[in-house]
Amino acid sequence: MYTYQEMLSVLNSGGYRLTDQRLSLLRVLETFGGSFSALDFEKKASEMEPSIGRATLFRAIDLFLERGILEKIHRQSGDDVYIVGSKGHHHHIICRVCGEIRDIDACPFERELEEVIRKEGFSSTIHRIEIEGICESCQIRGTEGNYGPIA
Amino acid sequence: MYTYQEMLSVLNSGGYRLTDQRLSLLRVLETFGGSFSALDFEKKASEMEPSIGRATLFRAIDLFLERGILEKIHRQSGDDVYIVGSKGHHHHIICRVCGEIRDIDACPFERELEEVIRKEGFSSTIHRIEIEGICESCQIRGTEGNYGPIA
DNA sequence: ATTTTTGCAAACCTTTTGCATGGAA
DNA sequence: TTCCATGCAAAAGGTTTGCAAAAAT
Repeated sequence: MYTYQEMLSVLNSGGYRLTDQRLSLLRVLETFGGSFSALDFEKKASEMEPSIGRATLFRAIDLFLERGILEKIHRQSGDDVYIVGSKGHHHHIICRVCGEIRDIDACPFERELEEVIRKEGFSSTIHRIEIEGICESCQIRGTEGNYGPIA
Repeated sequence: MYTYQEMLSVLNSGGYRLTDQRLSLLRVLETFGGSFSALDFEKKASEMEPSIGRATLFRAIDLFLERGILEKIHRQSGDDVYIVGSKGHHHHIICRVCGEIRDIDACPFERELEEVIRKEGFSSTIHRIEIEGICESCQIRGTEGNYGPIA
C-alpha cells in the first residue's frame, strides 16, 4: 500500500497540479485500512475537508485509478470497492465478512495463464484474479454460518 | 452454452412459473452469439416481444443469474456484460476488440489457488478469473493498433 | 383459489457534465 | 498569463420499487 509520499510523487511526476483538494484526498486515503466504496470516500473526504465537491472527488478517483494510486476491485456482490494501490502486478484475496483485502504478490498463475493464452491464440492479454472467502479471524469469530455458499 | 431446452428445464425444475415473458426471453437469449449488455438484451427483447416491460426484464436477469442461465462478466472497461451460461466451473477469455468470449473449462489454476488459500488461511473461497486480450482473428485484421496497452 | 408474475411509471442513486470561477505553474 | 482544476447544480443513465391487474398453478 502506497504511502502518502509515494502517492504524492506519482501525482507530481505525472505533471498533475498539486491542489489542496488532491492533497487532502491523499490524506483521506492514508486513513483507510482496507477497502472502501466511492461513497465511503466521499463521506470521509467531506468530513475532513467539507469544501470538496462531489465532482472533484469523482474526477480524482478516475485520476488515481489511472495512476495506480487506487485499485478498483469488483466484489462477488456486484459492488465495486477501492483500495490504495501498491507496486507491481498482484492480485487480491478478500474476506467477505470483514472486507479485509490482502495483496497476493508474485502472481502464482503465470505459467498456467501463458498456457491458456497460447492455446487460445490470444495476444496482448491482461488478467484479473480475485479470490473471495473468509479470513482466519472471521472463521474464529464463527460468523461464517451467516453466509451461504456462493456459486 | 445452454440450449433453450436446458434453460427451460432449469426454470422448470426450480419451480418458477413458465410465463410467456420468460419463455420469450429465453428465445432471445438463444439468438445471442457472444456477450451482450442489459440494454442489448432489453432492445432485442422488445423487438421480438414488444409487450415485455423493463422491470420484467431486469427481474428475469436476476433470476437467470441466480440459476446460472446467465453469467455476468466484468470487463476491464468497467462494463458488465452477460453471456448465456454453461455447465460447471469455468472461466472466460475475452477479446477486447470483437467481444468474443470463450469458456475455459477445467480451471487450470486449482493447484495454485489452493496453495494461496492455504497460505492465507482462508476458507469457503470462490474465485473469479478473467483474461482479456485480442483473439486471433482480430490480430489478423490488424486492429490491435487502435487499442493502447492496458495497465 | 392462491400465489406468483407482470406492466407501468415514478423514484432512486451513483456518476457525469457544462460552465463560470479560482488557483497552480 | 495560461491552462488546468474546482464547485455548483442540473442531467444523465441504468436499475429498482410500489402497486393494482393479470396469469400460472
